[in-house]
Amino acid sequence: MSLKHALLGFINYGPMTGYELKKFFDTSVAHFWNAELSQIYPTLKHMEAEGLVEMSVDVQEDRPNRKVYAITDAGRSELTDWLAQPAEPEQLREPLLIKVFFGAALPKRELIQVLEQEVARHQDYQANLEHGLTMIGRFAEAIGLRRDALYWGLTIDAGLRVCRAELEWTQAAIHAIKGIDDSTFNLDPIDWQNMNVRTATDILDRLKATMPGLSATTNAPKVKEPVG
Amino acid sequence: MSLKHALLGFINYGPMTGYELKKFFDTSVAHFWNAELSQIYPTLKHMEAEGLVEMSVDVQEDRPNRKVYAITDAGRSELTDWLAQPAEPEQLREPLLIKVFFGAALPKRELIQVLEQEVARHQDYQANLEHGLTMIGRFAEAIGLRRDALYWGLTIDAGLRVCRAELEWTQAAIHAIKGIDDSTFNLDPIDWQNMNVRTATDILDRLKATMPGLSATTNAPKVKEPVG
DNA sequence: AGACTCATGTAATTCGTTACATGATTCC
DNA sequence: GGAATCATGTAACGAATTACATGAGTCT
Repeated sequence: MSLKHALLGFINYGPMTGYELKKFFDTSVAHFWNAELSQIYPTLKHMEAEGLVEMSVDVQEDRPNRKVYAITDAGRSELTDWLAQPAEPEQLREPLLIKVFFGAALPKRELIQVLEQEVARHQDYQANLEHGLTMIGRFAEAIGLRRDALYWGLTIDAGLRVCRAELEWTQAAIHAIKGIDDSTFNLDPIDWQNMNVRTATDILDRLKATMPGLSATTNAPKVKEPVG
Repeated sequence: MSLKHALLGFINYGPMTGYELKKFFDTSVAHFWNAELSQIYPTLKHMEAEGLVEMSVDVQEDRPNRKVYAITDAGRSELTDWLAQPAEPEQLREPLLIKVFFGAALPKRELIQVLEQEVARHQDYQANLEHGLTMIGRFAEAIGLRRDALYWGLTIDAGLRVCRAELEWTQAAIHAIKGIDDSTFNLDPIDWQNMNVRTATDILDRLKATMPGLSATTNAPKVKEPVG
């Protein structure tokens, strides 16, 4: 769980309520992190129990009371320790790529339709990010934290570069798929009965035989660490 | 849950066991999808109950029996229906970017160290993907599915482009951070007491006032759909 | 009148990982 | 002799989403 650390990062700017934290998430890191209130509230409670933050009730009339969380010394060192550690690799699970991977099971035009929707989504998203990048300067002026603004800008730049790369890939993929001469391939479901390969085990065996270095493509192997 | 659909995609090539499915995952889509056996087995059972696959026991001596799953007509149409639907946007949760976002809380060189580790990781990963791309041709020849190989290659190309974009960003970010003239910024923890902004609510209010279009940067607004 | 903001939460459920359990066989 | 392969799972835990619940005030 590193929602904890993201929350700490914000609370480190100053005392806040869960409700406010949600807003900061949505207005600043929405492009690479999402958090629901129903997850934020219990996490804050848990962090309080751990001694990373301190809660004080801000009594209000006409409105529900606010629970304001402030960072403690323990929280600050937890935050900086975590920041200095190497980043956990984000886990990737990309439904779009799975669809393309199995794209041969689908008529060409249907797959292309899926990809074209993706182009539209990415163009919107790119426009949003570009807008955000021009905003961030003003943002920083409003708050008076220019050093922080540089770092914020970098995260938007990261989003932009990846978004552009994905957009270019999607367009190239559409082009490549359109370029396939269907006549040289069969569009029907694969006829396993008449193929020279019949079982999954056969395929895996052939892969092993023809591609000795295959495992290099897979995830990093687990290396035993010497104990003691 | 779309592990189900990824499994269906593989079973659509031919009947397989859970154990074999795991191997296919690891040797082909490992760069954008991971699946554990402990998740695959129950999911297969569930799919059988849904009628998407049929199980038959392959009795063996000396080894545990194999449970071979074959796709049904219902399974095939479930798969193609899913493939033709627009892709669910992958949700992003990138610990590295959170670290950069809060980078101002850390001494410059420590943040740069984190980024440099990221460069190394990406270079390894890029090499793996490039290797995979050259392999895929042979892969396809071994199985005799050239049309499928095109799609498989596209997914690796996607990984490569994104990986390169991230790598370039990381290097640019290191450069940018190194270029900061520290003397113009304070490196100490932010002194909120002496700043003209004190509370989170103040910041949010200022943001609203100075940046009316801010919401455009946030996640797609939920659009009410007219009910029927 | 209806929707949105403020402000808190709980409960149910899904999705996924890690750890645990078993046991013969085969490769180095 | 030790590790890896083959082949199945269960149990416990963690992370996160969705739905449910409340209720006054404000904006259109």
